[in-house]
Amino acid sequence: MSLVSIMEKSTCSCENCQLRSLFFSHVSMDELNNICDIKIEKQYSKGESITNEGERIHEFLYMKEGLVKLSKTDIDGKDQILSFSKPFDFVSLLSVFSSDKYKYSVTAIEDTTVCILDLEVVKKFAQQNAMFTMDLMSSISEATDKILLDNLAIKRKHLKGRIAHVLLYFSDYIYKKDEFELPISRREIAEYIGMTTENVIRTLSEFRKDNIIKIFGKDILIADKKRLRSISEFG
Amino acid sequence: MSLVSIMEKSTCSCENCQLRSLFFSHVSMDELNNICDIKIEKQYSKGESITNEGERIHEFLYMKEGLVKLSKTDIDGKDQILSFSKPFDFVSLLSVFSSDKYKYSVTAIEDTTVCILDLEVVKKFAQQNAMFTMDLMSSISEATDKILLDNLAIKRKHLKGRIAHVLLYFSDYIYKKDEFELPISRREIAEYIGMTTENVIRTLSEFRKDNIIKIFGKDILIADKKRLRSISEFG
DNA sequence: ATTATGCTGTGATAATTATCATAAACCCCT
DNA sequence: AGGGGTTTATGATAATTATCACAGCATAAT
Repeated sequence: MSLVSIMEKSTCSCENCQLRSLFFSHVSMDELNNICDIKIEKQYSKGESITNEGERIHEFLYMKEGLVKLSKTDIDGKDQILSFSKPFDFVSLLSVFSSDKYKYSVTAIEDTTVCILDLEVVKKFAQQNAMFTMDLMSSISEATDKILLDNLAIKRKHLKGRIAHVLLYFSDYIYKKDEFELPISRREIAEYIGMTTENVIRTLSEFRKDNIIKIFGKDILIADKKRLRSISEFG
Repeated sequence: MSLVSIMEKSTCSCENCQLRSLFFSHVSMDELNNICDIKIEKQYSKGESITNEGERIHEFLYMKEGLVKLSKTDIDGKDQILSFSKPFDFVSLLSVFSSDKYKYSVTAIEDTTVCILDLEVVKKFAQQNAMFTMDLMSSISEATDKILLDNLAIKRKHLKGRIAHVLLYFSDYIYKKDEFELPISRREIAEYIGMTTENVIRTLSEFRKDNIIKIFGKDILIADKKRLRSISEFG
């Protein structure tokens, strides 16, 4: 490795980060460098826990890369999945400014890179830079709205429509491909749509028998998207 | 009416407003007076529409008094109720900073008083006063979190548990009494919990037959709260 | 007053979903 | 390579919820 590349690694590269536009667009270069100097980038492998419900919030974090799930465990130990998030759909921020404890757990469902800032530093910064705070608020608001709308959409559908919804979500929104590897188990789909694991499996099998999808374990190929969309809307 | 009381009416009274603490605690007296001078207080009768899904957002509004429902109409014209809000549980703010159009409708389900500020003025103000913006963000975040948590709680319950949940919500959280007038119809309960109107009615009748509640039209008396709580948790 | 409309209420039946049981396939661990 | 656990899978049956049908009642509109 050349000296140059070592130096590049040790200096901050935030100015080129695609996420800059999200809430750093009204932050000056100097300020950005200050933030950058204290940020830590952390990698999580698929399956690893990023934050845990109930834990104290010390950090402000945002996703740079990857895919995560937001979930909550009820008294019986059963999990409910609130949403999935990719970069630009925010994560940690939900309760960050209204609670001192995480109300949801965040878990990587694909290898994920997270940028970590000390929460107190961010808060102090936010108190001094209103434009930054407004951008942050817009992001939070948009992300939360997305979750609420998605939950409403799922709520008004039956089992088949919900499964179709989830498949289309990953196909259209996350992977932008008709063939993809499901990043979650059938049980997690169930936890997300509020139905039982057996019925998720059964419905997927049914879609397979009807030649709407092909299944190879976790690999899904959507063969008849038109039909799947119609099921998602009316089924 | 004496001259004094007329003057009191014509001058701003925001400094005594109980909502001041919400997001005006870091606003100076001078600034507050400026805001106060431009604010309009508006009354809505039970049933009146406050904002409509799809309409352009021109105003920043917050509830001073009353009770409202947040709802969304789907393609078939069927309504879904997202949440109910009283003062301190925010309302208009949800999409205000991330969209130029309302994503939900807000309707008074009890006589409601709303304070209205021009959105551009509030935005400009927010850009200059970071502490105000942070307080605002906390409020939005808290209110939205409440909605998400409530929706999750409902999602994991069956019909009876959901009805019990709604009754306890109004009894414990809104009216803080065991006897109250339901501010919404059976159909609206159904729209909120995602079940049919018939089943809502049937379940209420069942609760009545089991001496858990008494029903006089819209008036509900919770006779056995312990039992209702147990149904809400486990039923 | 009178129709119209919507809300409340109940029953019978159909559709949907959950539960329980069982088994093969897969992954992890040592 | 061989348990031990989890995931996927399928079937039978039970429980839950929706749909349809109908009726009384209240309220609003004309």
